[in-house]
Amino acid sequence: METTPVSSTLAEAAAARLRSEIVSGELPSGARLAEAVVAQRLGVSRVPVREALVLLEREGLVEFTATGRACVKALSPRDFEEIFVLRLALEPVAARLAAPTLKSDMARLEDNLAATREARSLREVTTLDLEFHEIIIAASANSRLLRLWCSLRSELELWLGGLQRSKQIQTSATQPETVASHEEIVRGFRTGTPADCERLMRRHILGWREWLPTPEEMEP
Amino acid sequence: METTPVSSTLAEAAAARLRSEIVSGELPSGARLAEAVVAQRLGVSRVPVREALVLLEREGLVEFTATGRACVKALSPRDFEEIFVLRLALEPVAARLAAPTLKSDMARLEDNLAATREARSLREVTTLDLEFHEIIIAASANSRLLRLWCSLRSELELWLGGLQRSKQIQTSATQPETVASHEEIVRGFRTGTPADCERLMRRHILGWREWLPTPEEMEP
DNA sequence: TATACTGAAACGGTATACCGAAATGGAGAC
DNA sequence: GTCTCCATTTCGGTATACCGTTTCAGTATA
Repeated sequence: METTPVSSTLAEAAAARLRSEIVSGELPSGARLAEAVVAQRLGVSRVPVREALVLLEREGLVEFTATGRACVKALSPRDFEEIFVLRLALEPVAARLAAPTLKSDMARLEDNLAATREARSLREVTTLDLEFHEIIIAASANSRLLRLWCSLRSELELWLGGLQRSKQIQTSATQPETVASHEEIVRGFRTGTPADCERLMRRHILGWREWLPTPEEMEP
Repeated sequence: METTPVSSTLAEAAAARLRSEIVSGELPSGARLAEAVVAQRLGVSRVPVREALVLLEREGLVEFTATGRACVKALSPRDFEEIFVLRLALEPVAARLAAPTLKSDMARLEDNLAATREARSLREVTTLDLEFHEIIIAASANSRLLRLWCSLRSELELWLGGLQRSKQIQTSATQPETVASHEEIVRGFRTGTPADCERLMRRHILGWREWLPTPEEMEP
């Protein structure tokens, strides 16, 4: 859950740094990522950079041209829809599987909810929202699902970051909705059945999809 | 769908070859994959081998020890359950999304079904079954889903290969079941609604889970 | 002015070399 | 005989070097 900036290998460190620069918008969509340039900027050689780029490509943040050139991926509304479909298919199931585990240990979920109530910036709300979902997915105890989520989360951060920068969503609208919806889900874990949790998560994600615009274009 | 043994880069070629050796059982679970050894065997240097190993790790066929040593992953019944959960969550949705597309172009699906009817070996049935599912997933037009499937498929091939080698499933039992179930699904695409297809696929995967044993142990 | 050509620079793919850490096997002590 | 410890070897992480290809700018030509 932690952002683990600590990495044993230079490649992971480079990937972490590039990931952060991409989702934060420092590296805008479409930016070229020449191995030598990135290597020099990060103060390492090309090999770990190369590995980092491969990692980020699998994560969906980087894409390679036909000739092997890497650049920051530009997410389209179509990409967003793909991610939405996967979330809708997976997260309700994750909630159901996580229900027994979470019922007996809701501390992290409640901490997250409390923090979300007091969040003041859109950035905070977004981060806490993603963490909320990650807690549930991690509790579903499916390593493949968690790995997939980490990839989707990066792409979501990239997408949502773009929306924020272009001022297409506001804190005032999303924060109360998020809190209310999360409260409902926490209540579900506390008093409901696994099937209830599944239903609530499904509704939550469908609702989340509704709040968000799907602009035909967004600029960094 | 094709096994694309052609690769532009040595790393991909090495990954393809290693993948084939792993799922075929030539490289048994737990086998050490020392970079230098693999590199010499494949006639390339360590760099592409290294990249191939990272790729295969993401694919779930290779795992790294804490000290960075690579070895062929040993799938456990627990891993199999994780894969099952993901298939059950994703493939019915894929079938629903693929329904409109497939209704107007069922050639590949029917070819596959015909081939499955005439399959004689368990290996053939397994391969055709996985291809059947891949056709549907590809038709759902979700690139992330397809990528995930490719990874799950590799792991399934590894798992099923292990079962075959230890003679824990027989052609006689699985082939008629597979054909019948696939026929039903094809009928669903032809005459049913997308929701019907989703239901049928869900039943198919639940049934598939039932046929298979989940041994506590299997040996290469 | 627009377009085709050409040569230099940039870039990615790969091989090799070096280094530090980890694993392994054998010698010595108990 | 067994356990421990140390030295040798193996191995992975990283940097650097080389080569073929792709880009791109500058120039010449229609």
